[in-house]
Amino acid sequence: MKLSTRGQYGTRALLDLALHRGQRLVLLRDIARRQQISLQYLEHLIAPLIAGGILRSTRGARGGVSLARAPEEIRLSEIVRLLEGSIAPVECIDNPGTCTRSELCVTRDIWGELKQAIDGVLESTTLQDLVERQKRKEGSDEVMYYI
Amino acid sequence: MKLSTRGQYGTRALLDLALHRGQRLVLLRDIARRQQISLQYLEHLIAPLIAGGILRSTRGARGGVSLARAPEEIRLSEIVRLLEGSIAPVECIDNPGTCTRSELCVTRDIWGELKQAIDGVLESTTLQDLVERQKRKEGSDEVMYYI
DNA sequence: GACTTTGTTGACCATATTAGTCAACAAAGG
DNA sequence: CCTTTGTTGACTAATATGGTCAACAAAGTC
Repeated sequence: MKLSTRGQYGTRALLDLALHRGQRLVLLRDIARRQQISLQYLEHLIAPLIAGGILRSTRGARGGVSLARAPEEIRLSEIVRLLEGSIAPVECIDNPGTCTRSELCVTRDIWGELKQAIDGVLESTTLQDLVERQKRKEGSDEVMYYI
Repeated sequence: MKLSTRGQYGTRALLDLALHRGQRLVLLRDIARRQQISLQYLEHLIAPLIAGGILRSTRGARGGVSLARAPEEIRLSEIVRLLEGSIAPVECIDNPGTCTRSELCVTRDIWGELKQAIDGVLESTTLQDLVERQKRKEGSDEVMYYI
């Protein structure tokens, strides 16, 4: 039940991008540096996000990437689905045909509920939520300093 | 975010065992046959369950395995933890030290919430719950037949 | 038009994990 | 003893993971 680095890094990269929304275009190189991800690996994570309509990019000098939509409109469920594939914990949730016992299988029902629970969290969290949490966290740090 | 066959098969095997609680000992061979799991693979899944105190076994002729506790006392969270290891979707939830950014990382916070959601389902479901679901399901099937 | 910068894509690779199998062994009963 | 059943460790094929390398494409810059 692990998230791979694709989902982790991809989410971090998009949050980074959401936090730098003032600038027109952000360089992959800068995201990679700030998020401590190898540039060449990040490039491969970017591709499905562009294909999925979450990111926009411009090549060449003064190029870069930016969010294709407002952070409020980008849900974690979408990011994870694009980078990791289905969220279902077992194959037979999405494709009942892969297992002959699907219909009467109660363990399958439970894995379905597990998927619902996971989906509930990922579906209800947007990039903007992460941005606000981040600001709150940094803000409370400052308060700590000044007390 | 996939459950491996270890968790899936192990859960099925234990449910099978809970459904055959009348008998004193159940043969691994029979569980394997009914659940369509290779006996030799099942043997390897059984070992951690015995070590974890969920199963009891007796070797030799007229031997077999049985639940070490009542099905009401066996939670899915325990089964999954024994067979798959930690439930946390990312390493840094269990071991914050593995990532230097743990403290200020908001994506980590979300993965923590994800873990809570997963844990909520697995912790609140016991083998007995599965047994009752199974009986209800087979029961409603019979009704279907007789109508 | 050449050159530089930046993103895009495909090929490749090392390692780890998964999902098993094979075979020797241990204990319990007959 | 012999059979039955669980226990354990070694091994393996296939796949997934987590990258790197290198060629390429497009957009500016001079």
